[in-house]
Order: sequence, then structure tokens, then C-alpha cells
Amino acid sequence: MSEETRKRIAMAIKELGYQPNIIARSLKQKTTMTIGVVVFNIMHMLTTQVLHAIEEECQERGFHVIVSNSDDDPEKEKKYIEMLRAKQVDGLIIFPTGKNADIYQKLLEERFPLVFVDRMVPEVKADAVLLDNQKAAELAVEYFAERGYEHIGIVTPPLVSHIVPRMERIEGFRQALVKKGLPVVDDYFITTEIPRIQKELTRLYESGRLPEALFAINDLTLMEVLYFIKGNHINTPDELAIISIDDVPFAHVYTPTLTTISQPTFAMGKKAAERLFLQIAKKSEHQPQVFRFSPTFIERGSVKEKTS
Amino acid sequence: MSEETRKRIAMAIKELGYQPNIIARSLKQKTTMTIGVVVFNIMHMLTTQVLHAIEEECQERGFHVIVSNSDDDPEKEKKYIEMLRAKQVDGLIIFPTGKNADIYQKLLEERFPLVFVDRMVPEVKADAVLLDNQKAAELAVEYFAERGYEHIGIVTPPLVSHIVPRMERIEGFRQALVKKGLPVVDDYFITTEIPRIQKELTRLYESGRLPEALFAINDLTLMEVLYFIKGNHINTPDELAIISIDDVPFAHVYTPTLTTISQPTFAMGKKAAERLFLQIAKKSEHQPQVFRFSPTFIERGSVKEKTS
DNA sequence: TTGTAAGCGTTATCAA
DNA sequence: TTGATAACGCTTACAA
Repeated sequence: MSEETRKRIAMAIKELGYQPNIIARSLKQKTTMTIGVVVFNIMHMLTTQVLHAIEEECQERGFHVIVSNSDDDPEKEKKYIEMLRAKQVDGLIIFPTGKNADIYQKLLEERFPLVFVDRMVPEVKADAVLLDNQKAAELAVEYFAERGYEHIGIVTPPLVSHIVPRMERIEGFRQALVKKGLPVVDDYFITTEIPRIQKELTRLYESGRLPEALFAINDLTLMEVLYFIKGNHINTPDELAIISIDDVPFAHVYTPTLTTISQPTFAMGKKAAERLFLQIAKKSEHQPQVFRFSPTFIERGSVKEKTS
Repeated sequence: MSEETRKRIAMAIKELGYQPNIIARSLKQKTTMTIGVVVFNIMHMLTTQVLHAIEEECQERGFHVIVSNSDDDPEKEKKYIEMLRAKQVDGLIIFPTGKNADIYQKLLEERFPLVFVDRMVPEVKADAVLLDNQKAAELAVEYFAERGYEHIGIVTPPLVSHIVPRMERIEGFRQALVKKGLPVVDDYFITTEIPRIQKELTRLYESGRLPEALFAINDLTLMEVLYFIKGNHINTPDELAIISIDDVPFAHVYTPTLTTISQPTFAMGKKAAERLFLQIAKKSEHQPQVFRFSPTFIERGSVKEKTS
């Protein structure tokens, strides 16, 4: 193309106010430069942060992202996956409910680019990006143990077999207790729906069986624990020490400052996007892999040295 | 269409594994059932919450939403608006940087569905959904005044004329002071970049000129104030009372609990989506309107009754 | 009720 | 280098 025609074209674009129609291009090229993300809980700190990283990574590559919230409802998740596919997204990053194994599997068989985040589905051999949950639980227990704590509890939503991180955290917690020679007390496993955690904790407290330390497995349960200690005027860390997973933005301004175990959300989001783009680039011969990210222990003030 | 053919079609769909291609439909129908949202700061509490409401409203109507983060950079904002338009989104909800008046205006002239949120652009007559900022500032000052506070400061990022809420909050603050017969002290206007707020506050404190009460105009400035009081072991509310705008998730578990002025983020997101859909439905004869939402004062524990 | 053809705005192919 | 033509997968209009 000659320099002159190039100019003439530029002129024409301007004069006619030409605006390209990417939809038409997409129809022809069979690529939309758009990926879909389906999350099971948009109110979760982890979700927000990972989403942010995914978005950043996508914007750099000129991709757009459409986010849908399945609200942990498998039916909704199914519907959104279908809609997103109908919209011809080039790939899907899913924070799975875990209950649509058949659909995930079909995606896989069609070699449709797919990455799981946070949770995974063991029977579906897809890329997955998650925390080393066992390690996270271990970190918490060891830290407590080394400071002389013996009665350690865990606070989590109900055990559900297909919700992998939760299972892994509880199981990691249990094993770490055993490894440290600490008692495994049933009462100390507060495994109930978020809105009931308060009541459960208060019940324990009033019956004088509250443990000395609590491990909150995510930001949502942490909030309940904090509300509980506030409502009952419990002193932290003297009466009750706390460690939780997830970054909460106020950990360093809270009194006491909160000792937490942080997930590398940014790296996780970046990795998820990277793996997806890898699949998009060469759909065949992709070796699915599970990536376990190491948690970071952030020592702050909600656990003290027990000198008793 | 007969019942039988209906069945036969359903059969064929299943057997052939037919998947509709919405892209092709969009090309023909000139509607994508997708809206674009461009926000200037995704890390802002308000943004997250309004976004959530918008998403919910859209999902109910079968629309998808593509979110882009302009990072308060007009160039990026411009680029994203263009890309979104090229992608044929049916409408745009913009949390504007405020610096692309010409582009917003062009959108308007083309009768392209457009709603501003949080900030507005006075010279562009488009739908806008924002807080009654003046009222919010008034609420704070009055509450302080009625409890005997005289030395009241405000903490905000720098004054920038095109950032409407910030201007309105500061101006509302100033006017409320005057109205209440309170002194307007230059020193008490901490108007500096977020990362410098700490230093500024500390400087005031060390020179003994810290006001008795502080009004933080958003969640980000609040975090700085909290970090400051934490670092300098300042007692709240005894030494320094605090009121801030925006919901922070820990307001009720913090010690003391935080008195805040909440924006009805959910209603605002819903309204923004509604207005957009109204424009999409009948592009012509749409009367742009500015919607001012009333802030809600939530009395908690970071302000005390001054009995001196 | 069913079938056929044209057209949406691109890109790709092939000829000129 | 340029220009014409077909094709992407759907909807719509019209004819059978």
C-alpha cells in the first residue's frame, strides 16, 4: 500500500466518521477478544482482588472481560456459562460452584479454554489456580502452637465435600493439630452458616468453653468473629487470639492489628489470565495443571506470646 | 408453528448440538444486550458496590456488562469508550474522569445511551446519578456542632475543579461551618494526595494544631485517618472525633465503632441501570435528569458528646 | 406453515 | 496494488 493511499484512507475515515464494527469482525474471525468470568461470590474479598488482576491482565492484551455472579447457584452458573458461550467469548475463567462437573467436562472435551480459580473440581482435569490451603491452615496452627496455645478453634461455613478450599483448610487444620500434639476438640470446630456463627460462638462463650485461639478461614467468617468479640467485650489477644485467611483492608488499623494469612491474589489472577491466554493461543496440546500458591503469613497483633 | 414441528426442532437442536451464535444475531439486530461501564477507580468502595447493583439489574434483564477501569486517566477513558462502542454495546454507564467533555458531548449528540455516576460533568446534559454531597457535608458538621465541637477539620484529596463531589463536599463543609457560626480555619483543610495525608496530619498533630474532629470525605481518606490515629496513639473519640462518607465493612466492629454517612449505593446503581435501559428503549425524546440521592447518617461511636 | 434469499459489516480469496 | 466477491451465522421479508 502506497503512502498516498494510506493518507487517502485516513482522510476518508475521518470525513465519513467511520467507526469499525467489532461485532462484524468477530463474526468473521471467530474471536471476540472477550473472556467471560463466572464467580460464585462477588462479595468475597478474594473475588474482588483476583478479578481486578484478571481485568488488568486482559486490558493489557486488548481483551475485555464480562463478569457474571453465579451466587453459588449451579443453575445460574450453568445459564451464565451457556450465555457467555453463545456470546462467543474466547475463554472462561470460573470460580466454580463445583456442582456442574458435567458442564465443565464438556467444555474440556471441546477444548474450550477454561481455568478454575479458588475452587477446583478434582474429577475435571482443567487448569486450576488455588491457594495451598493445607499450608495456610498449618501456618496458623503452628504459629499458635509455638506461642503456647493449646485450645484452638476453627470458624468456617458448613463442610461441603465439593467446596475444596474449605475442606482442605479444615483438614489441614486438623492434621496440624495432631502433628503438634494438640487436642482435637469437636466443640472447637465451629462449622455453621455465616449468619449463625455469632450465636454459636456466643453459646460456647457463655458455657465457658470458648477456645483460647480462633482460626477464621476467610474474610467473611472473620467479620463474624470480630463482631462477636466486640459484642461480648472479649479482649483480643488476651482472652482470644485470632488468625484469619484473606486480606482485609483494615487489618493494620484495627485494634489490635490483625494477624492474617494472605493469599497472593494479584499473582493468582495474573496466572489465571496467563493460562487462559495460553490455551487461547494454541488450543491443542495444552497440558492442564494445578497451580498451588503459597500463602503469606503476616504477623500483626491479634496473637500474643502466652507466658503462662 | 405446530406442536410437532416444535418438537422436531427441539430434537434437531439436541442431536446436532446446535449452539446459537449471539454475535451473528447482534450483527443483524444491531443490539448486543451488553452495556459498558467505565469507572475511574475500581478500588473505591462506592465503585464496587454500585457496580454490583448495576450487574444485578442487568442480569435480570438478560444484559451483560463489560467493566473497564480508566484509573482516572482521561486518555484511557477515551480509549475504553471507543473500544466499547466499537464492540457495539447498547449503552454506557460512566464514572467519569470529567476531562473528556467533548467525547461525552458527542455521545449525547448521537443520542447514545449514557448515564453518569458519582461524578457529573456540568456542561454535558446527560443523566447523572449522584449523592447529595452538600447535604452529606452538612450532616457531618451539624452533628459535630450539636455535640459541642468547634474545631472541625476535613480530609480530602486535592481540590480539582472537575471532580464535582469533592468540590461539593468541601464547599458544603465550609458553608455548614459558616451557617453554624463555627470558625473556618485554613489549617483544618487537609487537602492533599492520599499518600501524603499521614504526614500532613502528623505535622498538624505535632505542632499541636490538630482539630477536635475530622470529616473524611471518603473511604480512602478514612483509612489514612485511622492509620494516623493508630500510629500516634490518638484516642477516638476523646481526642479526635471522626465522621466519614462511604460504607466501610468494618464500621461496626471497629473500636470505637465508626460514625459514617452512607451512600445508598444499591439504589444508585439500580437507578443508573434503569435510566440507561429507559434510554435504550426509546432513544429519542429522553429528558436527561440529575438524580441526587440523600445520604444516610449512621450514628455509631466515633463522636462523643462534648461536655466541656 | 414452510422455504428461499437478501443483508448486517467485516475479512479473506482470487483476479485483474 | 487494487477491486470484486464470497462467507461468517443469524434475522427478516417475501414467496411458495
